[in-house]
Amino acid sequence: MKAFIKVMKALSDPNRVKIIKMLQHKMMCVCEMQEALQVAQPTVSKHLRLLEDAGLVNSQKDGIWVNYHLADGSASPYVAAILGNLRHWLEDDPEVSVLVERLPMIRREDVCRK
Amino acid sequence: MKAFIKVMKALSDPNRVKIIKMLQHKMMCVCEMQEALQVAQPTVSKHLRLLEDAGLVNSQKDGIWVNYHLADGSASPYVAAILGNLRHWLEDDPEVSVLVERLPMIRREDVCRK
DNA sequence: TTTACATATGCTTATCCGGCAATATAAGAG
DNA sequence: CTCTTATATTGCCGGATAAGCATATGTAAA
Repeated sequence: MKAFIKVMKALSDPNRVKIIKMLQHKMMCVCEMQEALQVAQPTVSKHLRLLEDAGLVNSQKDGIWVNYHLADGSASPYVAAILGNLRHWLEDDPEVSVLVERLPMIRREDVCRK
Repeated sequence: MKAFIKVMKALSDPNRVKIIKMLQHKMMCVCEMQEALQVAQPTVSKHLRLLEDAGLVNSQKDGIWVNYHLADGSASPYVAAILGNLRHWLEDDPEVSVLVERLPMIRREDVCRK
């Protein structure tokens, strides 16, 4: 029950859902998401911690950066099913569409290291 | 997006999830759920309102009572998918098991109209 | 109409959550 | 080592949310 609630809570926030939708297209570091979502860096980190605790995303350190990507869902049946559904859900949501269209323009070399 | 978030929020509370799991077995009125969950009546009503707003349950007035039952999910793809998954999810959760086992003992004629 | 009961609504209080600023940690560059 | 940058953590604030309680609404029976 606790694990299920955790997943539901993690997906109860628009910005966290947007993170999932973005990660469907490419793995991203924190500062890229910060640029995409237009929120402060600690806010992004906090959201990512929740998503990771719920088992929805994984992180991998690469030098200075931390790359976040979608979890494979092997740890939890809830995660596997929901992530599967989210592949096609919200594809035509206006906010998500705009976000995804902008994704190619957000390149790590331009956004970070200012 | 808003509709999706609503469903996730509705399922972010253990008692609300328990209500869904109970309604998989039979339709119930508020006082039956109150007895099953051991919480105050207004609390149950409020939870049900949230679930109904999210499209997860429907209500049908029958004299004094209001019968709640699971929605068919035709209104929302999220609801249909999640309710489908919840049919087999949490089946072996301890809290849910105890609750479901007690369900046959909770009869409207005994619980209400005291 | 009164009474009793099932349910809904309002209100108050307490807790939780999302946001930002400041700080801490970690890793590369010089 | 020092400086810079990316990320994490902490603390705080305002708004949302939940439980508890009282009360209102609606319906049936006396």
